[in-house]
Amino acid sequence: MATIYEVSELAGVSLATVSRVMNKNAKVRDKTRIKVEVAMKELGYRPNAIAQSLASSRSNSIGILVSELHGPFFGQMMAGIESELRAAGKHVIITTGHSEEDKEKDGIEFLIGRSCDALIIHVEAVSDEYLIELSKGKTPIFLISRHVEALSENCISLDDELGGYLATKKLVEQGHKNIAYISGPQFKADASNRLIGHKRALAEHDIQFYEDSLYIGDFKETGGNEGLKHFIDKKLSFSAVVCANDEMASGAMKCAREHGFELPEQLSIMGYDNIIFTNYLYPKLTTIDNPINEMGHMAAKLVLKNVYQKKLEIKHIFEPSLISRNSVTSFQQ
Amino acid sequence: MATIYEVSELAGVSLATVSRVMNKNAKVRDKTRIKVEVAMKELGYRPNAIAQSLASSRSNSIGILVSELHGPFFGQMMAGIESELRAAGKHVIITTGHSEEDKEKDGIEFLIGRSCDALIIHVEAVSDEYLIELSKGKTPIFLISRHVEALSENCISLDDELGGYLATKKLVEQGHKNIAYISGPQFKADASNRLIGHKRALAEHDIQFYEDSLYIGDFKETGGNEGLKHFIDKKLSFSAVVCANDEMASGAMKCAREHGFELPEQLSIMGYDNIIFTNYLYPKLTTIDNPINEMGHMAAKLVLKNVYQKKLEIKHIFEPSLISRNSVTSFQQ
DNA sequence: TTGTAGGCGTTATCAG
DNA sequence: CTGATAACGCCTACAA
Repeated sequence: MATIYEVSELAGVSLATVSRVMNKNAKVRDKTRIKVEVAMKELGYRPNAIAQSLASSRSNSIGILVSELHGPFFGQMMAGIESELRAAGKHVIITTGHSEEDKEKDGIEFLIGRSCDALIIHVEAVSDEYLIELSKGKTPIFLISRHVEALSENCISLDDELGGYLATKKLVEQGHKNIAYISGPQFKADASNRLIGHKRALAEHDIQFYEDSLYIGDFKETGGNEGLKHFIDKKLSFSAVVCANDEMASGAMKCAREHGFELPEQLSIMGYDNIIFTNYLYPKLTTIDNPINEMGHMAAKLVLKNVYQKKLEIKHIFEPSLISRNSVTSFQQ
Repeated sequence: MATIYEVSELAGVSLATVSRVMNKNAKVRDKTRIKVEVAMKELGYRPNAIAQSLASSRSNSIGILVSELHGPFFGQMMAGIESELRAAGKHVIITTGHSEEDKEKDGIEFLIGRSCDALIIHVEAVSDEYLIELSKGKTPIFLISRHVEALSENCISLDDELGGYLATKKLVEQGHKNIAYISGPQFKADASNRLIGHKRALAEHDIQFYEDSLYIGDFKETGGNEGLKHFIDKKLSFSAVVCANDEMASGAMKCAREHGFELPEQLSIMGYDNIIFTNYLYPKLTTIDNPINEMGHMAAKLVLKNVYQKKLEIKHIFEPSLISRNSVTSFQQ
């Protein structure tokens, strides 16, 4: 690979000049610029990004940490971030945390070690304190889908309490009184906030919340499956179930059908996230829209604004909304 | 951030010694090693990966190029690659090509510019010749889900012709004779190979292939939707449709239901890929299993073997298999 | 086993 | 506007 040095020699100028034409900022006489550009073309020169980073201590790349690489939720999130950033000429370096504290920390350190200009992270296992400490470091950190009060300027999050509220409210308004709830792991903030919203909706309508109608799932299809099976085995009486995410809802739906439920007549099912395939389930899933793709875009804009001085409007908190489809119907005696 | 220089000073040894204890290869007396390790701990030292890369021209990171970040197919693929590589202490840098020639080339150059030790790429728009030329470069290139004869040692691919054959064979065996086919874009090798397999199965059973029963979709839900609608509008008579991937199958399924078809009694639908949510469709989708997650693992092993000298067994060509579920039934008059 | 010194490809600070 | 020259943080012969 040709180096800047060979280019300078061929063009008959100094290293510094070549560097200047690459970075377009400093003034260079047109005539010399052209000499250099011709030389670059002739040698098929491509700057070495690693060397640039080392010398300038900035990499034009931002690190992304997600829990998993698969799954529709993270897919949409990454896609949102990447397309926004790419349009701005930045690149992403993606790694995973698997919702485990050690791995999340490990991933963050890896990203910082690669001298990313900033990090956009989706972390679930790590504590608020750790994040606050981290934010004192040199690398700017931005959180997506998590709200930490002390860092609120660096967060893009969803009002999950509201989402949980809307989900259950809809069911109550349809006449349901016995509503089961399949939650996500409680250490995850989104899961616990959704549950809080659920309880608020119940309370507001004078419906008692029972621990027996709560199952803690894993946010995966299996969790929905097991949750519904749990309720059935316990002979719980319920006409509706809200699942804290769509994957669990699809698991619950499958389990319900296997147990002979007519859907939605004998059981209303509410999801959460509005991931792409909910529209292809049968019946189509009624769910809460989680605009994670837009949030990804916004997180990227936040980086562009704070790290690269672009002028952009930032919205820190997104509001979920109800998507009415066919998996919820009014309570039928 | 502390540098190797500060560590060496604190430990009272030279730069080189510190470097040695980091890289664990050269011999260092236990006593000195411990001095160094203590110093590193005290300073919270973390090596600067960028500087390491520049000096050693190797980065312990491999570049991954996928078409899209979202979508179940790429999710499974990335997850497979990443978990294998991470277990070996390597990291991935992911970027996208969006199935467009320019962007694919751009992504590849970005990755090479970041001095990745190797690339695992899923490219669709770029030509075989380009790839062959690319492989002469310094950075080892490995292809996933694409077979280029001249580069077969560097490919991990699926026998798509066989998959297409199996799909249609199943339908024929169930008594179907009028089989519509919704293909993917023909410039994509997997799409065209699947179609070839389809034709072979037909020919083998003396069934004529008609251009009218072929629709070229986009590999997305919309393509399936539009494809089925196209056939219906054209008043094509058919009892089964094979879709070249599951996303189109789900689109076709939705469209069919909207047009009043009883599934699967009035229309059998065959998918391809066996992506995760096919199991949650109703009826559950009969499809061809594409072991893309395993292929991701294998691609990673190929890198580990060829670039990092691990001893591993490599399987270059994977075979698809039929997954019988409920969306296909025997032909009913 | 340990230390010295040159180099990896750029950027950035000074002079000129 | 352009050219030396010193970083950037680490690796790696080569010496000792």
